[in-house]
Amino acid sequence: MSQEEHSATDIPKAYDPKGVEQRLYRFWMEGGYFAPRVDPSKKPFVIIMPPPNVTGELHLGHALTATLEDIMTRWHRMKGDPTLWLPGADHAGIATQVMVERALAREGLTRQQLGRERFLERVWEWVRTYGHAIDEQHKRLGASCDWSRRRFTLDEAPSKAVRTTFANLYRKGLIYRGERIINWCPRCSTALSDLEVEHQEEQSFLYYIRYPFEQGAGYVTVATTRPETLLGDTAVAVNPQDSRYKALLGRRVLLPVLKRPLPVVADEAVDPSFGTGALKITPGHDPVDFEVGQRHGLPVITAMNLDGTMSHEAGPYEGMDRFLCREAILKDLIAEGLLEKTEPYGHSVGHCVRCTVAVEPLVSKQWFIKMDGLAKPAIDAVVDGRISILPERFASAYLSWMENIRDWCISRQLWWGHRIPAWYCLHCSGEAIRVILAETSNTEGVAVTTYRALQERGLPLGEIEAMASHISIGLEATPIVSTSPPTGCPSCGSADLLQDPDVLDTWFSSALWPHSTLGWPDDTQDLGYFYPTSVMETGYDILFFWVARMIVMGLENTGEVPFRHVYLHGLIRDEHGAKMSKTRGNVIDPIKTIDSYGTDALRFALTTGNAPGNDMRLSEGKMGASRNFINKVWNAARYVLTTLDEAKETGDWTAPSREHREDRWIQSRLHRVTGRVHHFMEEFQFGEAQRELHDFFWNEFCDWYIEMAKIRLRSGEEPSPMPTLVHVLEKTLRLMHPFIPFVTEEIWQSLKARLPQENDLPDALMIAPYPAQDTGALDDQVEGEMELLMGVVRAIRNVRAEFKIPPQQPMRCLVEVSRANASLTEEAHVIRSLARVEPLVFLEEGAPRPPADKTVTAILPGATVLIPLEGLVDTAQERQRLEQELQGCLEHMRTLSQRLSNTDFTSKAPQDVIERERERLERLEERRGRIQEFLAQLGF
RNA sequence: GGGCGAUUAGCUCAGUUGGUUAGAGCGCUUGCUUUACACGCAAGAAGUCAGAGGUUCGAGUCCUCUAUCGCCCA
Repeated sequence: MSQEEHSATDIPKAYDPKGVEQRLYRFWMEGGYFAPRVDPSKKPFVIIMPPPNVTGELHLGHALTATLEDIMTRWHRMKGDPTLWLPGADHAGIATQVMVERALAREGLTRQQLGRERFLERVWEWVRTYGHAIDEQHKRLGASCDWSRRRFTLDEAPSKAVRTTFANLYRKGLIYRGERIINWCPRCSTALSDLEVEHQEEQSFLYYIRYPFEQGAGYVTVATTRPETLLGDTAVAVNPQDSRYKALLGRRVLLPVLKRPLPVVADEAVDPSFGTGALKITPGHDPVDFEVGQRHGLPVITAMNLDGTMSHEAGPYEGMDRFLCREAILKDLIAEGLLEKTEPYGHSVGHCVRCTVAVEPLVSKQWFIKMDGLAKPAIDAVVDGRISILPERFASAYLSWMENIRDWCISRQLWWGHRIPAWYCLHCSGEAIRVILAETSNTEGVAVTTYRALQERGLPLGEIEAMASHISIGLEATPIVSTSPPTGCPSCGSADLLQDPDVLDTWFSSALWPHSTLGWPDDTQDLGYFYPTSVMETGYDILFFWVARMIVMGLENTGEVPFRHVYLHGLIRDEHGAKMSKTRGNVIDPIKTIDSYGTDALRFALTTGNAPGNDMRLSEGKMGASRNFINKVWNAARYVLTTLDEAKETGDWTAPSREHREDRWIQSRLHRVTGRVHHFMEEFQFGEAQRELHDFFWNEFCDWYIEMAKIRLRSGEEPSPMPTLVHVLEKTLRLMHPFIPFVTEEIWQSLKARLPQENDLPDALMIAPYPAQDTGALDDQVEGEMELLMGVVRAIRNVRAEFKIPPQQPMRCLVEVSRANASLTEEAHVIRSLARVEPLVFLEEGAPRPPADKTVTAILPGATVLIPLEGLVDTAQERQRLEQELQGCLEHMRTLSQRLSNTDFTSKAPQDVIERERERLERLEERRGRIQEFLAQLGF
């Protein structure tokens, strides 16, 4: 770093982050400080960054994550731990694919027109162009992560981890293909896992529909919220205990509109109190009905296409959109006199978490992971404490989710992602591979054919894929699962293999992230040294999506937990408590915030005054307050630096003397705070740690120590406060650096340039050792002495303000002080200066006082301040004030003496508490005595 | 339906083994160009810690119930 000219006028009055941040980030990068220094003898500190979406823009959630992780990372690095913070990005299957599809749409293209390969080229092109935007934004935040180890989920190494995991689990029988009812997003045109469905309460209707008996007059009425699904009905069910319907069992009813005969079955799952107690059963379109159907061997009819239109099973409604079909069916039911009634009904409807379209439960062939066996070790790891979850309350949420876990649908009908490493032999399984032809493929009205049929027409694989809008692989096909493309079919040797068209859920690769980023399945040096990692820090909203699955897969793949601590932060809301969203227009852009307030201010605002796991509101006001604090730090440093320039000499600032009372005091306070900061950091209470530092810096160092140092410097009094000024500033910069790295580094560099070179300081604050508490510096006595001094100054200032004495006008002041507190007399010049009193006279106990009716009195613990204010004193008012004080004092004494005379208290409370209460009562008694004396002097 | 969280000064929030007369920032009132800082200084006002009950020598903190708001799971 170039040494800059430094004179008072060169340091701007206000901190300007713009001129500082990017320069310092470059300086840190060039220093190579972000990469860990591997030392086999030391235990490393490791955080793997939750990978943001490559398509993503940095939002406040990312900013909070990055700030918290950077705080931990910088703290551990300064503590001397080999520290790795590994960044990365996630390919975000649906989100990215949708984004590129949207770009294609502007050119009038669809991905089907482009074909799989060319489409993927387009996505990669997009990723290469824009995929690093979020990295650059993380750099603006000061993130000290090791960019040389950055990983992308689709990089070769993590992809290999995905294929290996899939193959291992398949081999163990933990991954299977099945035809089950899944959540289908008609807009994204893919299956979703249960977690990707968001339930919303909707006001809708319950429709009562009559199903006539097949034979004889009469009907049974069923209630449903989704009349359009009746087209897929294959039964009507009632509860076997329901006496109303006993006679119905064994009869058949006719499905309205389609006139299909349906059996009436009895099933325990039917709730007799819902609607009429008779339910229509639609196994193809409802998860509960699907299970009922399985129990009774009912056929599954899929009345809907994958795009949300009605299928050929819907008869006259074929091709109609599902919601329009509902209207049409209701109309027809009314016409036939089969709609008995309609009542308003609130129920929850699943929506796609990505695109908010209502999901459709559909029966479909998908890949699943069998979770119950895998969940057990993941439950144990949290129960036995190998993994701790903070705040603790989330551990119970984790456990109850894990204990009731359901199989995970991992296949997605997308192109962008990790393609499933399963192949099918066209020779052995060609009959099972059905090709749904695209409308454009000109196949003379044929919509579905088999792969074998097309092959027999002499079409090559690539061409068939291009013709297909969808390839459906029957469950009878035998998958060949392999981590690399197989060369031939293991049973027939044919090289004609078709890879499964689906890709894996993005969260599948995310689940491997803590070990796949470090090189697993290869036995790399990084994996051996950095795994298991130390902390997983992320928002509580992805505890199940991600954290839980990482624990499962980490244990399955490596036999070890992926991390020791899970630290979950809350969500950031706007100042009214609303979630930030683009549609609401209340999104705060972190980069814009950095532009106007500075990175340090944003970081401070995000992480101060907030408890772990709690949601927080962010407002302009909070950001402004943080900026003010940063500026305060800047200006205190500005003062120290300019006086350092003038002083020419620093003295021994590394180990300053504690000869002077003020120096002894601030050093004691510094180490008190240092201890507390350590404690809070270890407990992940970053907000509290920062509050300690904020309060110490502003309320003690700035408001008192610097102000007192000015007096000494002006008078030339020895010893000079310079060494302590520099020492405390330097230590505080170190303490604050993990939180507000830019301003502290900038000041520290200027400070370093002014200090003698022989001190052998490191090149950067960010690699300087974090201060440790020196208990030898703690000094209760001096802290008490300074309390008294500050109390006296405050009391005098208060009198001045109350009586509206102009600040410049000197006041006479007498201070009566007990012999035990005689040290106060040595601070006379400080009181004179800070309270602007002249002359200041100390009275010994018992010495004659000025006339009480012409004096204002402030009675403090340890001292009494008397300010003669001839002509200004209203004795009645003075009396009232003293009376009030006396009342407060007596009341407090009452509670204390009651407590102390209670034998339960004295026998059960700890000794130090009793002792403290006793001393407190003594002090109050003494104080009461003084108040009464003054009242007596006023003639009462 | 089950679970979790919040409820503390006008506003936003701290308060982690129960132990001073409960703290901060913003806002408010009053005064101030005190040569580090008006993004500041000094002084001040402001709280039945949601309500009710309980445990305890002692409860903002632990337990039970209630109310309001929010979240998660089904």
